[in-house]
Order: sequence, then C-alpha cells, then structure tokens
Amino acid sequence: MKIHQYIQQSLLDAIKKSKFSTEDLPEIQIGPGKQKQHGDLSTNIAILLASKEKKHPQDVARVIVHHLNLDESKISQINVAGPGFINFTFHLDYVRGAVNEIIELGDRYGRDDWGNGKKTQVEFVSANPTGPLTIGHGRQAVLGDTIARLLEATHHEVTREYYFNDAGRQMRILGDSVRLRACELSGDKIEFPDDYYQGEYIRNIARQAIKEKKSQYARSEKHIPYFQSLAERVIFDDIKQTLSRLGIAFDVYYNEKSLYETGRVKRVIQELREKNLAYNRDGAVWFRTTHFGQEQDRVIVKSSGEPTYRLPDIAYHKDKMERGFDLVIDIFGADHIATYPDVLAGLEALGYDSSRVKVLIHQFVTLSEGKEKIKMSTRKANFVTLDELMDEVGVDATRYFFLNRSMSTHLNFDLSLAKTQSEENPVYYVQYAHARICSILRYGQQQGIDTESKTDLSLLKAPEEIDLMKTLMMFPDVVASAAREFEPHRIPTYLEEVATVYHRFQHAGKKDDTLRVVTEDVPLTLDRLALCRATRIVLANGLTLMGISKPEKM
RNA sequence: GCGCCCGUAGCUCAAUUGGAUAGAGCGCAGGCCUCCGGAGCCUGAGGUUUUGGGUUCGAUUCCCAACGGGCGUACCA
Repeated sequence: MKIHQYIQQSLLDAIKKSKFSTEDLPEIQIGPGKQKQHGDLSTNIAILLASKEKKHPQDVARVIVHHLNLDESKISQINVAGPGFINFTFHLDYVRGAVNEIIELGDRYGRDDWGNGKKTQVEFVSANPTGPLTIGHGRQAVLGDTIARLLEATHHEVTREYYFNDAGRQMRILGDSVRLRACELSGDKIEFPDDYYQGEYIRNIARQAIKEKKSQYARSEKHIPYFQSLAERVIFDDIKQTLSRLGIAFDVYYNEKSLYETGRVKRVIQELREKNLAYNRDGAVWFRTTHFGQEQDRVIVKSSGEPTYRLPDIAYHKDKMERGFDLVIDIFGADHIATYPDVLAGLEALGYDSSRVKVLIHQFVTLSEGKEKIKMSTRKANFVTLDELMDEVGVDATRYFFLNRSMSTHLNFDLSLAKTQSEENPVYYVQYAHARICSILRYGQQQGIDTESKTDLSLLKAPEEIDLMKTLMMFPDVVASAAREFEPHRIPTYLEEVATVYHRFQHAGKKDDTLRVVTEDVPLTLDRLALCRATRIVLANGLTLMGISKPEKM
C-alpha cells in the first residue's frame, strides 16, 4: 500500500475512534506542503471537520492525532500546526528504503499500472499537407507526443493518430498555386491571387514539376490534380521528416476521404434522420444540436450537397468509438474551441458515451518581431517553421521550450529571442545535472570503487542528502498527476527542482570536505554514490518521458 | 454585440487544483574554483497576483463586474 493511502486509512480510523461524525466526510486529502518545516505530508481534514463540529480546528486535530496509530518506522513525527493542519514527517529509514527502490527499479521507476491497459488514442497535429509544420504545430506535436508517453508510462495502450484531408478546397488551391508558379518559372506572366499559397516552398515544388513534365503541361487547369498530388506527396514527406526529427512517429494516418469511400458519412446522416435528430430546411440538412443544449441547430450538409466539416468529424469520431478505444484524446488549438461540442453532441446522438472523449485545447503560439505581432498563416507564408527552430536551438531545446509551460498559456514567440535564450534554456540545466552525475560515477570507478554495490544508505543524514532523497521520492506522483491531468509541464517543473537539489548536494562537498561524495570513507562513499545513481535514474526517466536526450557528457 | 481562454517580479513561466510566509530561470547588484563538471553554488534587490466587489477559518485559484490580450461566433476547415 502506498504511504498516502496508508495515512488516509489511518486518519479515517482515528476519526471514527474520535467519535466525530463521518457522515458526508470530505475526501481526506493528503499532500506535500510547500514548506519543509511543515513536514513531508500534511492534511487539512481537521480544519474541514472543525467547521462541521463547530469546534476549534486545533482541538479537533489534536484529538485525531491522539487516536492515530501509525507505524513509527514509516512516520517518525506527527504534529499539529497553523490553523489546524496535521503534518507528518517520514522516518529516515523509510526514505532510504524508497531510494533503494529507485535503484532496483531503474528505468521502470515512475511507471505505474493504473491505466490498466486501457485502449487509448491520442490524435494530434492533424495538419493538412498544405505547407511545412510551423512552431504552432510544434507546440501541439510535442504536447501530444508527450501526453502519449505519459499514458504509456501509466499502462495505457496508446495509438498516435494523425487525421488529414487531402480532398478539400484548400488542397485544390494548393495544387493550383504550384501550377501557377510552374507557369511563372517557365516564363509566363501570371496573376498570383492573394489567397493562394505564398510560401517559397511552392516554387520548389513547381521546379520539381517542371522536371517531371513539359512546361506546357502547367498551362492547363485540367492538370491541377497532378500538381495537387505532387504537392501533397512532397509536403507530407517533409512533415513526416520534421516529425521524425522531433522523435515523433504516428501509428495511423487517417484520411478523411476514406470516410466517404466506406459510406461512413452517409450512415451518420441516415442514423440521425432515423432518430429525428436531422432534418431538411432551406435545402440544407441540419443537425438538431439544440437537443443537446446548444443555442442553435447546425448545418451538416450544405444546400450545395457538400457536407460541412462537422459531418465527417462526427463520422470520424464514431469510427474511433467503433474501433474500441476506451479513451480518446483530441488535442486542438484554440481555434477549434467552438467545434468540438458539435462532435460530442454527434456522438451522444449516435448513442455513444462522449465522456470517453477528452478534448484538450492549447493556446496559440503568436509570432512577434520586436513589438509587432504577426498573425501566423500558412497561406500567407507568415510563419517560422519547426525545422528552422530545430536548426537554431536543437531538438532537445525545442521540445523543452514547448513542454515547460502549461497548455493554457499564450505563447509569444520571438525567434531572435529564442536564439539568444537557447543557451540559457533550462533543458541544459537539467541535462547538465545528468551529465555531472555520470561524470562523478565515472570518477568513482576510476578510484577503484564498485559504484554498483548494494548499500542500505544508512549513513546519509546531512540536510542536503535528505532533501535530495525526499525529492526523488516524489517522482511517481508527479508522473501520475501529469498523466491523469494531461499536464506534461509538471515533468520539467519537477526535474528542474531535482537538478537544483542535486547541484546543491554535490556542491556542498566544495565547502565542506566531510560532504564530498567520493572520500576515503568507503561505506559513506558507497551510500552517496547510490544516491547519485538514484538521482540519475529520476532525471533520465523524466527526460525520456519528454523525449529529450540524457547526455553522459556535455 | 455574444461565447470560450488568458492576465502572477523588468522578461519567460511555476504554484501539488481552495491551504500555511506566492516560487524558479533569465536579466540586475554582490560573493564562491589547488581538489568529484563554474553549463554550477550562495546572498541581495525586485509583487497590492490587472482593478473593484463577493463567497469562507483561508482566494493567484471559485462567483460577479470592469479593463487589457488571444480565439471563436459561417450553408470555411
């Protein structure tokens, strides 16, 4: 049993013995406090109970503590503090045991089973192949991949999926953009419309087209499909290469077109009609979204006969349900915030439990140049590509850049600032700690020490050592909460803390010889090196979760 | 106009989901290498958490209003 549950259970028993009412008792929350002096874990249950019992919180706390029966080899100290908190301090032997467990588990430390093999799909990026991936897509790509990694670490069976549409109007414009550039390159005078794709990459594709076909070929609009499919192929290859550079591989690329070809789109309309949730008006087909609490009904088939985006989206999500995913995670940018309720309503309408779908919305990345804000647009070629960013700052810093802030923050991106800050990127701080530990382990070996030997860590008692041990113990909870709440940024926040506490621990030996890691005192040296190994494991496992390398030298 | 998201140190961001004295990095001012990595450590300055109300033992967190920014608000995706 985990220590949290153990204390929780004991508290419950104590409350019962104290004869306080356990009727609609709030859940006993237990967690680490912000301050060291408040112990390792604390609970506010006495404060909550006091208002119901109309007694002083401190008195309630004292009565609970009086009836509390905890194993002293785990919890060495219990006290009541402040406005009625009950604080618990771990017994050092318990802490040492936990650190030894880290070493035994190695790269399995931090993993958990609670996902129970749940079949999970994470859909992200899903950019249509109209241009290179930008830093906007980068945020989503890195978030999605890391959420997938977190879920894998907590025993979910994860499918990474990329949804795209290569048949829409935008793709036709893309094809025609290439065709026009090909004409231009062949010396024709052309008018290039404003709403066509302006990027330089279009010319590159046009050059390739000219190599493959005679220049005459571009003059006919009949040949747009050729230019379109060439563009799609070239751009998709580029996208996949960018993703692979970032360490991201999708299991499934799902083409919207197939939803029509297999009749899935049609079937959705039929089913909605059968349930009287779709009807005709003004030549269009409407979905009765008001039935699901929305303000107005929505068109799913235009009077022109073309479906709106909602219909294939619903069909796609129905297909996700049919494929048996227990949990479906959709990661969208803020621009999709208004569309997903329609999709969820669609699933409800078709008889599915839409709570299986978890929609995560991340805020946009805005580009700025000096004080000027630029609206990113693939069509207008106002963007910084993900490749450019990786060229400038490297893959690790790129991933870290997107991961160390929460999804809900607006991200203002200034490339020149990113360049100057790349050397100050906190990723190096964390990686440096890892490299430094590898170095001291090598040093230990050079001194003829068997750095792998087993110890009981009983000689570790300096404040720096205790802090470090206790910090390392928190990793599994950090991973679990990051996975449960879909908040990857908790990992880097925590790793920076680990690095700080580690640096402090190793640095202590510079001021005070008795705190050096490798000394003449062999048993003590072994204990300290074991602590180094445990720290390295936590940093390495955390970095792996983020898809970031863990250098042994820098 | 209406809806959703956001507003925390000069800058970029945290804050264990309602907890105790709001914390880091960068930048700024100082200090620390004969010796395990100075890509490091320590000290300091810097805040009315945009503003004003409310809820309660307790609010950066929840509610209301205002201000500022982002995104939507289509028979575009």
